[in-house]
Amino acid sequence: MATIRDVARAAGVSIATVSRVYNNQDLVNADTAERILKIAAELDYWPNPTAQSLTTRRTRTFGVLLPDLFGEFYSEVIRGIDLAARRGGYQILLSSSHSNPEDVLMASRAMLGRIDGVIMMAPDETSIDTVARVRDRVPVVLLNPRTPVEGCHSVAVDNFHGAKAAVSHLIGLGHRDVAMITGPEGNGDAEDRLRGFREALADEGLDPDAALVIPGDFRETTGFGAGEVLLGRRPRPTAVFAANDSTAIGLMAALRVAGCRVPEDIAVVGFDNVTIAGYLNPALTTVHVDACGLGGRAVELMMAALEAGAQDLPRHQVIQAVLKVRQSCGAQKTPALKRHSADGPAGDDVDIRGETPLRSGGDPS
Amino acid sequence: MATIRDVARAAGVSIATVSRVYNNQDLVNADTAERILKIAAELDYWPNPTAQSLTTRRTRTFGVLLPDLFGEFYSEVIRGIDLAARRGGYQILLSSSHSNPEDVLMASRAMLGRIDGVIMMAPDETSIDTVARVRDRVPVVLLNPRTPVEGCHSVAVDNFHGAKAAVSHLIGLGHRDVAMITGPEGNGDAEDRLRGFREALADEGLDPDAALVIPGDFRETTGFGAGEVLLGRRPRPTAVFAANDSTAIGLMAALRVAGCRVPEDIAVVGFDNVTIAGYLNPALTTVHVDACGLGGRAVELMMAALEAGAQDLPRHQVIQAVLKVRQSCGAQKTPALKRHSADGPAGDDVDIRGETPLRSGGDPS
DNA sequence: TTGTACGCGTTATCAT
DNA sequence: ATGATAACGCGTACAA
Repeated sequence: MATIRDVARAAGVSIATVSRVYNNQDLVNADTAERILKIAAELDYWPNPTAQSLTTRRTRTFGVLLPDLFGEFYSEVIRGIDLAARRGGYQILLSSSHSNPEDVLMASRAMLGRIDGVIMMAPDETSIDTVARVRDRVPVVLLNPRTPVEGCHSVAVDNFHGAKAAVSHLIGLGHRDVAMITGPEGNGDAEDRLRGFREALADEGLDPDAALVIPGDFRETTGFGAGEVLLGRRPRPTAVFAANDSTAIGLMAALRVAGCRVPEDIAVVGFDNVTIAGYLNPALTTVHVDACGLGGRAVELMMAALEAGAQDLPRHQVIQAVLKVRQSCGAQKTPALKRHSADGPAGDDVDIRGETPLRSGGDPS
Repeated sequence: MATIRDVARAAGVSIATVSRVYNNQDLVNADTAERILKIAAELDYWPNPTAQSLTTRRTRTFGVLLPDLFGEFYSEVIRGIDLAARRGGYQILLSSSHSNPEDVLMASRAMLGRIDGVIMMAPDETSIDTVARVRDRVPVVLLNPRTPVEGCHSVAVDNFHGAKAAVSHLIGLGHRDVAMITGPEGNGDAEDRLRGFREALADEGLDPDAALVIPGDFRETTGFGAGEVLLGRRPRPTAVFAANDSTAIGLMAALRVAGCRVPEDIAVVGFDNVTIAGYLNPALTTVHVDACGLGGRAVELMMAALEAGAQDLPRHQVIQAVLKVRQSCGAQKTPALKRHSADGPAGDDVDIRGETPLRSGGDPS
């Protein structure tokens, strides 16, 4: 409750001097500074950030707008943002679960004035217009934008090539009838993964239009349902590319219930590389996405933008999605062709869990 | 960039009138109000929340302090907080990954002045002192506090009884040699679950001190390592209670690698009921924790506290943790005793995924 | 090195 | 119903 005035009075100085102690420490006599600091501590004085922001026009806070918070992906993104933000001395104002453009606009509005910038993953139908409105006021960093917005920075996961690598790998193993379970309709990430799927097929001379594509929504339960659909299909695909790991997990459960073995009867590949992927039975082959790094990069771009001020020009970064081969895709079905080497470093190990086990060296992945 | 003054000038009224339009709509002439609103829209004026807070002394924001963001539990807590906060018209200032009391104090300090209250899950060694410092300024709601702090509200998951129910269930199935893999040392939740484990054993006439207790840290990799330790033990326990689902998942992977069947050779029970628990092979018996609800409750307490103001007296809520029986614990090993019914409604179905599958009715749990 | 005084954008109090 | 003006707590020219 103590204000700068209380401290000034108690120390017998002006508020300007107290203020200087906190801002330009060197502009004030060392002794006085020390005395003031001591008195401030006694009074449990702490500068009021709200008042500071009013004059400095900086909040050292940025807003984070997410469409959802469900699942490991989003939580990792936030973790990355939080970590990087704190390192840079910034706070984060979080708001999620925005399913439509109005939500996004309202949430941004509520934030405007308390933040120096916004990091947002816009729900897919969000109009460029809405985003532009926000961008006119503060720097905006877009996460996985489906379409770039002029004047906005962006960080995106390379869903397309990640998906393509996964499907190419399946084809390289000899599969000719590969199905896909998609993500939610209208979701940009999901669409890019579908595009990667189709292009991988086309590149191998297979017909994308002939491939079985089952609609999904990124959730386990849908993967499970898709599994049932898949099993009724004749001829039955020998491999499935799931739009994300949750879907793959649901799918594998359905296959297991039906007595269908993975990867012997059907190969499965997911996307995301969630923490438990390596602990599943069979361990899940998937495409690793560094969600935490995605958030961290966004923060770095934001801080750079804040630093640059007016003469700041938009930067766009892409985060690679790397295939992580485990057991669920099985091994070669036919003798190796030149295809095999084409996978390149895709199969390389991405160390997900940076720590060694507490008591033992075991790790199944 | 337009301020209240710009709008006032353009509308030919005083700033007081403009202000009233946004606060006491009814105190101003309907026509003028409409005119002002129109001009405000043209100027893209939006009240500056920072300035508002300075005079009103309310920010409509509360701080959320979490020790970590890793894993589904925390992300669900945040989701619950976010949902409830937005419903109440509040914003949330998030800060996590605080491993020690100094971190917590610093983070709170940085928040003070921008928030109306703090919801925090203090890392375990955090001194009551630190929390009290914050509480002296703003209402505090503690999440799963290991010890209650005077003057603070709290919401806690009943880890103790949840754990006890899980272990009692195992004993009821005929297991006499039950091991446990604990959570991180010093973690309150983990300790309560250990206490529940021990009391369940004692209640059944088994010796808690004779039971195998392997240290863990809530992560898959440790569960995996613990599995290896467990398998070397003679006599080998016939059941294991893992302090959380991640640990159980790591454990099951280790058992699988070693050719040990679950539940036939070793029964496994986890804690948390993460989304994928029902999709594992075998489906994981675990204790359901409504993390999202935990966060929501905290917000409700906070809003009530804010409402009550000075004459606000601390409330403490407990959230039940309910046993969710699936396959990993197996069925009865010996003929049913009276124990069986003692599980009561614990085995009742807690519907985790509130939605029905998109295309098909399947669900493995 | 320190003090004075203004401004940040708003709400609230008192007039009118 | 509306206007003038003093807070709110702080940073910062400018002056001393």
